[in-house]
Amino acid sequence: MYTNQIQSTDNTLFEPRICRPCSTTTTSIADDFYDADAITTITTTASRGLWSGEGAMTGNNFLQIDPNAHFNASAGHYDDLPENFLETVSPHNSGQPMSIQGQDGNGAHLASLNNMSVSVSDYAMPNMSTIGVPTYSSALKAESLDHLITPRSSSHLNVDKYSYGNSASLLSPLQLDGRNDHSNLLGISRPNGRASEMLSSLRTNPSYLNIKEELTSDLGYNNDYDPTYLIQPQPSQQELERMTAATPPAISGDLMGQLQGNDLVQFEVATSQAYHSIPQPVQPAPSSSRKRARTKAAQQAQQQQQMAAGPSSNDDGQVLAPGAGVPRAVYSTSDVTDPLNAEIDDDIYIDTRDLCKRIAYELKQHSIPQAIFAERILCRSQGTLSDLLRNPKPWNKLKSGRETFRRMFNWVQQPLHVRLSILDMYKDSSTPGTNDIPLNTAAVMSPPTPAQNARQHSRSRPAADENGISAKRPRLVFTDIQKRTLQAIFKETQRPSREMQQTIAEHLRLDMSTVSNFFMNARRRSRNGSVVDDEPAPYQQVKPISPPPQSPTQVKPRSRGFKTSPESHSMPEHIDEAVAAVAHGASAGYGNLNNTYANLLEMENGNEGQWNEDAGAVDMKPGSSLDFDPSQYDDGSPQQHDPSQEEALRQHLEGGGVLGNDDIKTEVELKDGDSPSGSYHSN
DNA sequence: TGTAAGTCAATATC
DNA sequence: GATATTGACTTACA
Repeated sequence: MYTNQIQSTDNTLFEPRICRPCSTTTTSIADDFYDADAITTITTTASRGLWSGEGAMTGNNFLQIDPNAHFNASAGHYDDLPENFLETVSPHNSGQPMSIQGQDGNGAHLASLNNMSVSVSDYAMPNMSTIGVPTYSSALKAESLDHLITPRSSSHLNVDKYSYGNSASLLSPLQLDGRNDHSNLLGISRPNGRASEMLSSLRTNPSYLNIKEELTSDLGYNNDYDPTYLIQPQPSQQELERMTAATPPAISGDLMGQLQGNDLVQFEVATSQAYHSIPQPVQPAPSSSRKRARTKAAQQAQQQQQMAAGPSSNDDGQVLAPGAGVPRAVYSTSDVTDPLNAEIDDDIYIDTRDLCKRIAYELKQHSIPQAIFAERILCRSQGTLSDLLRNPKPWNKLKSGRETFRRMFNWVQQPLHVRLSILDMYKDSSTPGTNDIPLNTAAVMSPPTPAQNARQHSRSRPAADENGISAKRPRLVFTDIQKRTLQAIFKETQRPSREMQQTIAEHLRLDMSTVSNFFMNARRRSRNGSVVDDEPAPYQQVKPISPPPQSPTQVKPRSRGFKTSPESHSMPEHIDEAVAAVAHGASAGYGNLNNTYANLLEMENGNEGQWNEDAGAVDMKPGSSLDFDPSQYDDGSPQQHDPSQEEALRQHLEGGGVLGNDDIKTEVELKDGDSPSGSYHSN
């Protein structure tokens, strides 16, 4: 797709980073390319496609680049934002007009969005009433939240308590909004209504009123907006107590064991009562655009409720045997009764970058380890969270990955003490002996763990051998030379043909699948590194994410590129040039690429300081590094399949070139302690 | 069938 | 100990 020339206005072909004569037909796009200033001089088609490598720059696109444009190597990377970046973002920045350079060229601008004007339609809520969850407020650990909760006689906002700028009392966008627009106290306009409604529906125990008041204030709106909330008769104290006491254990076997005989029967009945006692949020007729999604969500919710309620009674109202349908309130990423799964409309656009900054700040601010947050809130692993926070994909580019960001968003929308309490209440439920969480609370909001993640369930696990020892395949770690060779090739050919991969695999003594995986991962991760801001669709409203009150703890920018071993730091920057020159001179076949191998091998064997002249390299500079950043070179182009080049490569690699097959093998084998086969770390 | 996307989880690094 | 990196797996889709 990106087999394009990039041409400056003075007809000089634009080349990535390296300044040298340009005579190529294929140009990689460096991250330099994404400088904000420069990009404005580039046709919008290009900017749109750079994200995913899809769609843009197809055909004969020529990018007109202002020769005076400054290409900042660091400008395009999210991690390379200036340290005070967030300080430049006002709480409402996200709602400011956004310049859109659409492919249609209309340059549409999003209207400035008042935070509180976002989507009245958010009131629409799938039938996500909760079941067996009448005791949410008990989850608010009083001992830890006393400092946050003080009795008040009105439900008005306590604007001082969560004043913006106090690091210990972060305002969610809702809170900010509530301060700015007191109409929200009437619930006139309220973002993310569904998640909040779900939360509010959980507050139905004896402390309901107090807690509800606090939460209402904290959220910056008043749940009383819902008429049915007022009209619905509240459970009596007695009923509430019974509901609370009888909240299904639902989760663990040991909890189940605490209930005997009649208790279970009573609990079943109480569950049903509790369910019917919970005020159900109003469900306005969904708009046509979202009808399908809502209907589906409602169906899921209904199914969830039925599952949760279980066959507690048959059609005759007969109570079934205990265990026949024990409600399970185990939330997962697909649990529509989980407030964190609250749906987000299609017409809402979430700035994932802001969201991630906010999340990162929250984690730092409250000393929440990534692993805890990832597992308890997102149902993901720590590594996944880390990666997402550092390399968030734009909302509109996300597919199923939206789920994770949605949970982040819904979590951050909650008031501080709710956010923390969710984490707290999740905390100890899986730790024997430390479970100080009320039984019913644990039952209601038991932590969704990655183990509950459907994906992981389906992930095949190597069977244990006869000795019970897991036959888990150790993880391959590329040797330095393998990695560097692959990186060098990737720089030039993001999509080597299958034949080429086969050749590479043979010469590096790797599995074909390993080579394939490498290029697959490299392409994906290079795209991550070349992120440009996404643009909301015209019909989408930007959901503002309030930035942290202070500049967040800076994430030390790191290269998104491949990690290089200390050894590889002896590689000179010039290898970039040299290798690039090899590929760009590929019109004569892959002889120069062959030199890339040769040079890599030579350097592996201590012949630093020399560079194959054919590759156009210069003297080595010890200490310089090969900081390979695939993002600079990914152009999203399709598999580069040039039979003549591949044949040339093959011939060179297989003995016809400067460095024959045997040569490579010999050289590799001579590399002490660096088997070309890679190494497997035993566990 | 190949690729992209999303992710896990082992491992490396801070 | 917490976070970042990364090889490989699963799923969805064209």
